[in-house]
Parts: sequence; structure tokens; C-alpha cells
Amino acid sequence: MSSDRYPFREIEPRWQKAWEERKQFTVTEDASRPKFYCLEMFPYPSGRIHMGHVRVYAIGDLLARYKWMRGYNVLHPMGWDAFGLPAENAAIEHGVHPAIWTYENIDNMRTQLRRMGISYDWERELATCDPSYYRWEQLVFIRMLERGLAYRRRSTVNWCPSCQTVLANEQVEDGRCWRCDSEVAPKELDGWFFKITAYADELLAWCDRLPGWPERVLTMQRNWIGRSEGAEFDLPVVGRPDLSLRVFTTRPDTVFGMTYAVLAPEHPLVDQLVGDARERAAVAAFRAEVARESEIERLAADRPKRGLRLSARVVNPFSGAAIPLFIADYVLMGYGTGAIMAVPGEDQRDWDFAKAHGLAIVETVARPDGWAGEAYTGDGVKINSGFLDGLTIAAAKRKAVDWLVEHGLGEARVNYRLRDWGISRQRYWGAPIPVLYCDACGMVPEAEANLPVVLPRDVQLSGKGASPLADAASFVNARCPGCGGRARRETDTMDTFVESSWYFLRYCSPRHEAGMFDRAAAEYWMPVDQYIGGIEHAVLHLLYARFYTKVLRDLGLVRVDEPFTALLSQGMVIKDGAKMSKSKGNVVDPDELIRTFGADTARLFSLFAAPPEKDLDWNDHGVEGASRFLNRVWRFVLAHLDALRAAPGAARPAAADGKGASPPGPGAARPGGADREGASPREPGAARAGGADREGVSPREPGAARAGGADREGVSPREPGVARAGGADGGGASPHPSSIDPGRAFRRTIHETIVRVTDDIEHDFHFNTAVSAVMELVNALYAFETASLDRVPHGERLALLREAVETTLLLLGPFCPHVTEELWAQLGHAESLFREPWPAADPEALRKQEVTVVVQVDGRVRGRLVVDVDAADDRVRQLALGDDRVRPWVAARTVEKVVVVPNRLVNIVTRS
RNA sequence: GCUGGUGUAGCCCAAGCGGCAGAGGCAGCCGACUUAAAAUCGGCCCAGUGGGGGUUCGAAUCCCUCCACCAGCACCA
Repeated sequence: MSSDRYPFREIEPRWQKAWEERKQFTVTEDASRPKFYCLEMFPYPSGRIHMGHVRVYAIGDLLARYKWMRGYNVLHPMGWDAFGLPAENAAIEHGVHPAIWTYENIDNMRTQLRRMGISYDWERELATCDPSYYRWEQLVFIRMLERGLAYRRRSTVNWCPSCQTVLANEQVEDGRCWRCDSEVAPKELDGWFFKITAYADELLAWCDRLPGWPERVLTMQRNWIGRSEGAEFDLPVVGRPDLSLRVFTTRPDTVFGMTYAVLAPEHPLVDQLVGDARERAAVAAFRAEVARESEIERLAADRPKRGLRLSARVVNPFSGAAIPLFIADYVLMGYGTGAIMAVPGEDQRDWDFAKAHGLAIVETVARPDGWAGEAYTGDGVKINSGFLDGLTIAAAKRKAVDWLVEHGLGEARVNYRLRDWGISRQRYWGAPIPVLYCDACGMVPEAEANLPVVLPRDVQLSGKGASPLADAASFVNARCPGCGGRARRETDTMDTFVESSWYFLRYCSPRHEAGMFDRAAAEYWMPVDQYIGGIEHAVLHLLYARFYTKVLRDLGLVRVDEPFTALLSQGMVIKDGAKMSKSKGNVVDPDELIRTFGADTARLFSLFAAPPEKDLDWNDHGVEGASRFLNRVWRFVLAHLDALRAAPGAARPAAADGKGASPPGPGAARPGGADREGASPREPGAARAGGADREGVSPREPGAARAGGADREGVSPREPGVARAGGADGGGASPHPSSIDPGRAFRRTIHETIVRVTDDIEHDFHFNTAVSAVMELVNALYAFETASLDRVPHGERLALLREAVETTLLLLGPFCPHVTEELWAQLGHAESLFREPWPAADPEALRKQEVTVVVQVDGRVRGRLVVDVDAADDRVRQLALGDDRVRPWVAARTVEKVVVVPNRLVNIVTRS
């Protein structure tokens, strides 16, 4: 079997070497050309690439090469997200130093990636564990510290007992560690935070200004930021003029329905509210009970709400009523003020709690007729609400807030679910936090001249307890940059998501030594035009990177507001119904795949099997199909090589008889601009393919692409398909002979394929349908080769074959670069395929002379007509009614109406 | 529970505006080639679009409703 395959084992390494030696994908800023920054999320160097990598890098390379062919100056870099726990765990298990382990893995993975033949500018490769990289984020850390954007505080953190470190909120999934799946425990700890909440509003607002992002990612980010508008106000404590309780609500209109109030169990005010020792003990017991619950138990839905009534009471400032006060587990200290006003009439949680504790329920919104539910959260008119009665909810909210402000009790307030980003990690293999603690000066940032604070090599990694750096005396003991006295270094390292928050900027000038990046280079390349990566980073990396970019902007380092203009979130690679994993035993090894089928096949199947945003169901038979297709292309070219080489180039018409239409204007030749059907044109190309990149990427000379001279158009206008239409007898299945000559029909297929592939790539990233379009073209190529032998003049035939083959190679190039580059060269081209312009469709070739129109009777297909394009409706109607196959269905009935859809169908509506 | 997505042939997937349910691939079947098989070339079979209702001359597509699966969020006041 393999002996029949084209020689990919020889071709692929050869072209990889050639591209590298020519530095074909090495780029520099070039103001004269439009730029395109194509970026795939860089990998963690785990040691081996997996199919997910193959998929994402195949997508990225397709876009990068496509943009090259469209005339862009393409930045397409690759590097390594090289800090992280696996390196440290490997060190603990096998005694290998994390640095050695990491760099060996990088070498392996680089070799593997190179075998895929991706158009990276390898000269820009970087690894985030290199001090020349992380020194810049240390500098930025200091700047953030100066501006209060980085700060240290004690807090309850998410502690992963297995990873022995803290996790940010974003890194906890269902109460478990995102990396190792261990149950996360709360822990009181000092740690460093980035003040991402200061950017909550901007991060949220820009979610509406990122049209190139998938809606589901934006939804997840909006969700995560969790903005809610409401009011905050004080509830006086009965008999305690010194005390009041501040609550947050999104429903200030419902204050008259507040029949009790609730504090989070750990609320600091609780201690001051307890009356006697007995109550103190009860509170302590209740708190202990709540604390015992694990995070996972607390998250379980529909748990009964537990609470403890305190002896203290508070006043509803609106109604003046004294109401009960509780502590309860359903109120969280971490959100709002940690205290709520309870409105059981309009809040289901409060309703549940009120029922369980026999508390009053007051309705403050009129229910719709027939309402049978419990708490009512819908729209309606205010009732039982004093001065708010009769208002709508929205109006009542405003009036209630005004009232609070007037009486000095509270104000309007916005709350976020988003918390500050905890970046301290109690681990070794990360970027040191450039801060020292001096007995005299307190906490001081490292002096800029002393950066980078280099991670020491000689550290004992036991995997237990606190930061490994704490035991490295040579690291910890240092000089205070302020007073020169003794100081201790911070021993936490930064979350590795900090490195990945700006690597796309470093790629712009990866060897820049005077700063984080060269400003001019960043201004040229940024923002990333197309970012590609897995959906799993929807709120992790992608939110952090957006935040960090805005911080850098506000530090005056970069101009862009957002790092990624467009985002493509590719789906997972699935096999046998499950995500590929070692434990499931359904892993496909890319190396082996490439050895067996070649990189082009691996890439082609990855792109063909599913649209990129969907999960890809891996299928070994499908891979063989992809391989078979490439063999088919290979065989055709090789079998006809001499003829193709001798053929009049596609660029020079063979049977040119001078009658060919004059070259259309360049605008008309734009791939997207040409209309497929020749029917009424769509919105002129604006949002279509051509529109996206009109920066002077000139398409190939359209006129030059004409091959055949035989032009039937000008000849006398035929009588529209009357004779043909009535010719065949019987059912609508019988084929109608086309009057169009095979050469012209084939040429239209070629150019329709150009339009389809271009559209699929440009608009929807529907690479799978783009591939199928090329497969169709190749099928047509085989068919034309045999069928045209005695029906098309020799010269025209050869020119068409060559045009078809070259178009196939050009269209397929970004999908399968090696085999296409090789065949391109075999055809006699000296220049690389990827320096060729992307093919442009010739509108002349796309023009249709006649179309098949379906004839329906009462919605069922009863016949077909071949008529001239844009034939008059009346004429088509007459032809349809007169059609032999249609008449029997109409004969015994009365024609009520005839619907004619130009160039598509006729529907004859009848009644008996 | 809320939000988003998906549901089309044995399987993976197509069908911009409502207009012939099928482009492509896989699997299967039949020919051709072959001593034979593989490979190759050519051809064929297969669903009425998750269920129900509605709008329409016409619905995979629009509306209502229900179901299944996937993902995200979830005592967030």
C-alpha cells in the first residue's frame, strides 16, 4: 500500500530545508506592504506534540501561507511557554533539573514541529524561562507596583494540595485544580495580586468591540467579569446607634419587601452583634459547620439553605420596621458587602429561606394573572411599596436610589464577580517576583539596574511545603536596593500566565535588548490579526492577555487597546467519542502519523474532517482518504508531466483567436467580487472576500488567465432550450444534454473553485468545504482529461489541463505545502509556489449562458428546463406549462398560480 | 436553574436570501484493469433534516413548543 504513495518521505524534508535556507518566511517590518500577524497559542514544552497541536498549527499555517500569497508581509512566529509545574514535578520524580528537562523537551518538540513544515520565522523563537525574556515582566511588575496595579495582601486563596501552590480563581474549575484535578482547599496566605478589577469595566466594554471573536468566548468573558448594577446602603442595628450594616442589592425597588437581612457567616460585624456567651457558642458552631463544607459541596445545586438567627435586629429604613437578622451559608463574604437585604417575594433564594424559617413574605410587584410561582422576578407594577407604588421596576429603582442618597443612607453601586488576579505561586520554576523585604525599609522593589532577578540553578526540590526558593540562601539573602542593608528576597514566583500575557509583543522584536520590545516594531506588527487556540483559554489566558496589554498601554509602552483583533477557537480532537488521552488509550501520535502518511496528509485531514471551531472526530480511514487524494493529484501531474510542461502556459492563451473579451477591470476579477451565478450581483464585494484586504494586493492579471479562445457567446443567440427541454421523455431524472462546450464548462469549474475556496477561507474559516471544492476540481480534472480527448481542440485542451492543475496546486498550497511546492517545481516553475499570487477568478469564465430551472407542481419536482440565464419570467412560465413531463400533473387540475424564481425554479400551484 | 451551541445518509460533514435535501470524504456494493489480490479508474445504493405544531406556492433554513447531547456559568444578592 505504502509503496503506491507519492514519495513524501523524500519531498517533505527537502522542501523544509529549502524554505529554511532561503529564509523564505523570515520577515522584517516593511511599511510598503500590508502586514498580517498570524499567531497560534504557543505550547507548553511537554516533550511531544499531540494531535491538538497538529490541528491548531495546520490552521495557522494555512492562514499564514494564504496571506503570503495574497501579498501580505506575514509575521508567523513560534516559541515556548516554558515555565510551569510539569518541569518541576519531573525534577522531583526523576532528579532532572527543570531547566534541562525543559530545554530537552523544546528541542524535541521543535524537531517535531519542523517536520510539519510550518512557515514559521524560526529566528524569532523564544522561551519564556530565559532571563532575557522574563526580566521585562519583572520591570513591568515594578511599574505596576508603583501604580498600585500590583499589591500584596493576606487573603483566603485557592490552595491546590497536590501542586502545592495557590491558584487564581480562573484556574479553579468546579472546585478542582485546572491542571491536576485535585480538590482545592481554602487557605489564608500572603500573596501578590494584579489589580485586574481596575480594568473590569474596560474589559467588559471591549467585549462589544471585538467582532472578530467568537460570541461564545465573549459571552464567557462577560459572564466571568459579572458586572451588576444596584445600590449599597446601611441598615441601622436596633438599639445600637454605633452600628449599621451595609448591604448590596440589584433590586433597590424591592426594599419595601425586605422582611429580614442576612450576613455571611464570616462577616466581621457578627462578633459585635452577638449578645451573650450562648449565642457566641452557637455562632461558632454554625461557622464551624459551614467551614467544614468543601468547595465542591458548597457548589452543589439545590442544597437547603442553612442559617442561624441572631438576637440583634436591624431596621428597614424604608418601612421603618425592625426585622430579623440571620447569618446564613447562602450569603458569601466575597461578593458585594457580604450582607444582603432579603426580599423573599422577589428572590427565590430568599423565598426558600423564608419558608424554611417561617419568615414574612411581602409582594412588591403585581403578579400577572394566573401566576402560580413562588418568588416573582418578572416585570410589573410596584405594590405594597409606599412612595414607589404604581411605578415600573426601572422607575422604582431610580427613585429608591434617589431616596437613599437624599437621606444619606446609600448610593448607586456597581459590583463585579471578577476578583483581582492572584499571581503568587509557591513554586520554583517560574519568574521571580522582583521584590525584597528589608528590616529598615520594609518591602522594596529590586533596583532596575539589578534586573533580571535570575532564578538560581542550585535549588533543592522536595515537592513539599513552601516555596523552594526560601531554602536557597544565596538567593534569599540579598542587599536592600534602598539602604544597602540586609534584605530577604521574595520567594514566590509569578503565575506562568504572566509570561503568556505578552509573548505576542516580544515576538515583534524578540532580540531587543533595550526593553520589552522595540516600539516601532510593535507598532508595525500589533495587534495580532488572527489568533488561534483552544477554547479552554476563553477566560484564562485570553482575559489575562487583554488585561496585561491594557496595562502596558497605560504604562505608555504600546498603543493598542486590545492584543487580538480576531480569534479562532478550534475544537478538540476526539477519537472514539472521547478526548484523546493516554488513560483512554485513544491517542494518535503525530510523529507516527507523519512517518506513515506524511505531514501534508496529516494536515489535510486535520483541516478537512471538520470545520475548525467544531470538535474533530479522528478517523483512521479518513486519514487514508486524505492520503489517497494527494496521491491522486500527484499521479495526475506526473502522468501528464511532459504534456503539461509543453502546454501553453496558463498565462498564455493557446487557441487565442483574438476574439476573447477584453480583460475586465481589476475590481471585477476579485475572487469574492465575481458573482457565482451570474445572476443579480450581491452587495458589491464590500464585506466579501475581496473587501477584506484591498490594500493594493494586486490580483493576477485576469485577462492573462484566459485559456480557450473558443467563445460561443458572441455567436447567434440560440433559441432558449425549447427543443431540449421537451426532448427527453419520462421522469425528471433523465439528464439534459448541455449545449455548453466541455472546455468552457470545465473552465468555469476551475474558476468557480477559486471563488469557493477563497470565500471559504476568508469568511467562515470553512477549510473543510474548501478542501472538498478542490477535490471536486480534481474529480472534474480526471473526467475532463478522458472526456475531452476528441471534443476539445488539442491546444485548448492542454492549456485547460495546465490551468486546472496549476490552479489546484495554488489553491491547495496552504493546506499541503510540500507536495504542492514539489509539483509546482516539476511543472517547471523556478519560483516558489508561495511567492505566487493567489489565483483570481476570471468573471468571464464564471459567466453562465444557461441554467437548469426546476419545474414543480404543487411543490413537487416534476421536470426541468434548460433556459438562457435571465430568461424572461413569462417565457419560462410558458415553457414550464408546456413541458411534456409537467403537463400530465397539471392536466386534470386548474392552475391557480405560477411562481417563477428567476434562474432557479417554477412552481405551478393547482387545485382540483 | 441560566446562557450559548449542536441535532441532516451506516459514519465525518455540505446545503449566504426560504427555492431540486447532497458538495466532499469514509464505509458498503457493482463493474473495468489483474493469473489473483492490492492499488487504481468508472459507476451505484443509502436520509426527507431530533419530535410535534404554525407561517408560506414552497421550510433543514422563519416562528412556537417539546426532546436529546455538548459547553460555559451558577446560592453573585
